[in-house]
Amino acid sequence: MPNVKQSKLDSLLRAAEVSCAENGARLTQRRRQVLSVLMQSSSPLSAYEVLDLCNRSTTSAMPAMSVYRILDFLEQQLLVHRLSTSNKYVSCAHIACDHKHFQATHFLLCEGCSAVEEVDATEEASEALEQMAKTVGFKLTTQQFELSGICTTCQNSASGGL
Amino acid sequence: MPNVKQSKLDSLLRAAEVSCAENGARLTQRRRQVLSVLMQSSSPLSAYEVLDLCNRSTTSAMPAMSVYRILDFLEQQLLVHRLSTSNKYVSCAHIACDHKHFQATHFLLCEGCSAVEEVDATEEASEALEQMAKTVGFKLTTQQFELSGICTTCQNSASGGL
DNA sequence: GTAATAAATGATATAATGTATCATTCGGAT
DNA sequence: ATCCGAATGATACATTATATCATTTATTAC
Repeated sequence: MPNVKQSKLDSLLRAAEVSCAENGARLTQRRRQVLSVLMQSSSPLSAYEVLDLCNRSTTSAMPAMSVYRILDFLEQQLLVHRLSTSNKYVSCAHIACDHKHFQATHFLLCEGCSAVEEVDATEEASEALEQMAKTVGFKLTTQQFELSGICTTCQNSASGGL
Repeated sequence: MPNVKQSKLDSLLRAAEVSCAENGARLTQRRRQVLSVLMQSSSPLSAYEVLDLCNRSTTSAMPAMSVYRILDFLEQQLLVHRLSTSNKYVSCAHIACDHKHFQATHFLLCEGCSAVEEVDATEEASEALEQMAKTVGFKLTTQQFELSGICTTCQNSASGGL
């Protein structure tokens, strides 16, 4: 179930390539393959899920080691995000636009269909969390939050995303 | 580095025992041992860290399987919480008091010393998060949040908790 | 173009973590 | 004491992740 059309995928990959170049890095074939798999997935994937999908489409088998290395690389490039609650990966929602990760990012994870929404923190939310932490003397540093819930589609379909 | 005094530990364990009994469950020796290890730790522990600590103190070795089973049990009894970002466990901060987990719970994780503060969500925070989710049609279900930051002690010691 | 260098990948082994399954023991009820 | 179910022990195995070194690929200098 591809999440994006082919034309969209191509332009995303091109944008990713440019983004890498700007950082003096290269989007190699392997890296492109991994990123492409994540872009086409409607839900976060574990390293081994990525691996399986990669090895389904090509003849030359990719070693697990490479997937881990490449996921690390793509994460550093901010092309993919790692969800620490599930230890899975999603491609960044802002690859093609000029969005910068200034605010904290919230990932909304649908318990029905596993879809992910990547949204910027609102002022109110950041304020409220900061304030709450302050009551016990904590100074927050988190820039990434992962929240579970039910997406619009699944709320309406009652079946929970089947 | 025990987090609690012996007398305090004893009373916590007794409270846990009562709590289990109220649910028709038993706090066996093994379960008590695991819970005790977590109560004495100043930071969250992974399943295998718990295992190692258990096997350090006793002669009869505990199998890994038991630790997983017991952690599941203790979590169901709300005596310990599982931190999904790190996949580690902490003993509940409210075992001895009559606190109920009505509000969502926030765990503040210190990046310096790994200490954890367990606090109830404020109205403001819950509101703000809910509101934020609503903008993309999400209905939140999360009752547990994990935030990183720096605790008071580490803010003052600059060394980061060493 | 070619050699030298660094980056990326391949390949293999192994560590760490988590689960499935069945046997055994322990506690409480009859 | 006997029965029954809960809890634990024990073993095997599945999954996930990392360490290490060899090989290939790309880039730079010449």
